[in-house]
Amino acid sequence: MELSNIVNLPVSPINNLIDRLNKAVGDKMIIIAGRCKAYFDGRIKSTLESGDRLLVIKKDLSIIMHGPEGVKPLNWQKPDAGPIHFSEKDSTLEMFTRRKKTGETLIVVFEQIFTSILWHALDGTEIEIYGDESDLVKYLVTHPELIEEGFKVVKTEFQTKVGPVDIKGRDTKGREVIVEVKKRNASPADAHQLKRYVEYFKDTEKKIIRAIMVAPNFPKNVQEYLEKNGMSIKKVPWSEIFPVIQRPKSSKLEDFFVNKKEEKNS
Amino acid sequence: MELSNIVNLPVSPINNLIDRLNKAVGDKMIIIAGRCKAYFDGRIKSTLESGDRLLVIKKDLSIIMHGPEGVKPLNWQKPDAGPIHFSEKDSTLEMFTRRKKTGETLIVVFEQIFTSILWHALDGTEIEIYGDESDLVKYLVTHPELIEEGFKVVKTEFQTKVGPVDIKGRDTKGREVIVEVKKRNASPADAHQLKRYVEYFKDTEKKIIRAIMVAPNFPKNVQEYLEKNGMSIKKVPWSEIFPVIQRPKSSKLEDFFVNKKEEKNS
DNA sequence: TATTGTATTTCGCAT
DNA sequence: ATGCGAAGTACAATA
Repeated sequence: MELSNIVNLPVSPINNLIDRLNKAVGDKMIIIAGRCKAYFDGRIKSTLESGDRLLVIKKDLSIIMHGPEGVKPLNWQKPDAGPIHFSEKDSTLEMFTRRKKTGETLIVVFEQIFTSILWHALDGTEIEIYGDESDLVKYLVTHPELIEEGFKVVKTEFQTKVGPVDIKGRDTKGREVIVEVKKRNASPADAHQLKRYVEYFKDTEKKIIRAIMVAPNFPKNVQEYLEKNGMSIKKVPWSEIFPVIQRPKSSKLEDFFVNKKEEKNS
Repeated sequence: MELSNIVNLPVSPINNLIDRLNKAVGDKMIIIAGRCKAYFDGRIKSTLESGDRLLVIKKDLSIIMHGPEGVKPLNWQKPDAGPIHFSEKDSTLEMFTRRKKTGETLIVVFEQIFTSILWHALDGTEIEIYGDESDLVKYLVTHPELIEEGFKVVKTEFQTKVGPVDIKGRDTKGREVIVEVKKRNASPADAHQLKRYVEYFKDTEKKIIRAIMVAPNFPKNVQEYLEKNGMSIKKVPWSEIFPVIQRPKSSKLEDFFVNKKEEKNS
C-alpha cells in the first residue's frame, strides 16, 4: 500500500482555502473543525444553531458532521450527495450541496475554522463480521442438539409465502418442525409471526407442523402465548456461545467454530 | 460562547503523544488520522485490517472510527465506552477500551499517525427537527379533515395498555375512532398493531371502536387486511405536505404551518 | 434503571 | 424498484 499524504491547511487567506477545498472534493478526505450552523432539508428539515462541529467529506461525496457528543452525526449525506461547493459568504465559509434526485439539501456555514485537513486516505481491506442472525442459524445447523435432542436439519433459510423460515427439520418422532431463531429475547411479534407460519402450513399445505422458537430468553407473556398455541421454546444463550474475548486472536467464523469443537472434544 | 481551543499534536516523540492523549480522554475531542487495524468484540466480533482511518473520541467517551468511504463508521462505541487507554505496543500506538457491563471491547492499533488533534469542542444549541411522526400528528390535529370529513379530535398521543395511541376522536356519526399515523407506507405489522388496539377496546373496555390508518400509501395486502378486519385507510401524501425546499428560510414548525395556512387562504 | 418506540433510521435480501 | 425484517442499530421518552 502506498503512503497516504496529509495536509494541514492554513485557514487563511480564505480564498486560498476555498480554492483548495473545492479542488479536493471527491478526491481527498476533507476534515474541518470549526464553529458552524447547518441547515438540512430532505425527508425532514433540521436546523442546527452555531456550535463546534467536525465536518468530514469523504472521497465518495458522503458528508458527516459531528458535534461534541454522541455516536450519531448531527447531519449527514449518503455517498454521491451531489455537487459539493465551498464559497465565501460575508466572511464565512459556506458549504452547499443538493442532491438532484431527492432535493435533499445540506448547507453548513462556518463562522470560525479551527483547523482543516486534506487527506488522501486509502482503503484497507474490508471489515469481517460474524455473530449475526445468519451465523446463529449456521451454528445451530452444526449443533442441532441445541434445538432439541435428536433434531435433524432438513433445510435452512428458505422463503415461504408468509416469510422466510430459518430452519426446517424433523424431530425424533419424524414430525416436521420449523425453527425460528432469534438473537435477542423473543418478542410478542416474534411469537405471532411463528404462529402465522404454523397456520400457513395448516391452511395452505394441510400439514400440522411443530414449531420451536430459539432465543436467549422469553418474557413470561411470550412464553405463555407460545405454549398456549402449541409451540415450543428453547433457550440458547448466544452470549455464551459467542463470548466476548479479552484479546483478538482469530477473526474468521470458520476458525471460531473449529475452536469451539476442539473445546468440546477436549 | 467562549472560544474553543484546538491543538495540533506533534506525533513524536510517541511517549509525549500517548501522555497527552490519555490526559485528554473524557475532556477534549480527540481526532487521530492514521493507518490502523481494529478489533471489536461484543454482540458480534469484527476485525478490520490495516487501512487509513479517522478516529474520533468525544468527551462523552463515545468512539467513532471512519474509513475513506461511507456514512457509517467502521467501528464505534456508544457513550461511556469505559476506560479508554492509549499505550505503546512495539512502536505502534494502541487504544484499548472495554465496557465493564457488557464486555464490549474495542482495540485500535495505529501503525502510522498522520495527524492528531485535541479539541475542546463546545456544545451549541440543540438541533431542531420537524417532519417527524409527532409533527405529523400535530399537523393532522390542525387539519382533521385530512383524516375524514367532519372528524373531531378528542385526544392525541396518549398511552394505553396496548401501547400509545396517536389520535382519538369522533366521526360525524359520533362514533369513537382511533387513528394510527404512519410517516411511511403502512406495513403488515402496523395493520396488526392497529387491530390489537381495536381488540383491546373491545375486550377490556367493551367498546366497539372504529380505526383509521393514515399513511402515504398502502401495499395491497395491507389494505386488504385492514378492510377485511373492519378498519379504514386514509392516504395522506406527507411528501407534498412537508415538501423539500430550495433554500432554508424558516426553521420552526410553527412558521411552516403558518406558511401553509397562508397558501391555503390565498 | 429497564422497556418501548422512532429514526433523514440504515442495511441487506428477496420479490 | 418495492417490501420487509434485522441492526454491535442509536436515541429519547417513559414506566
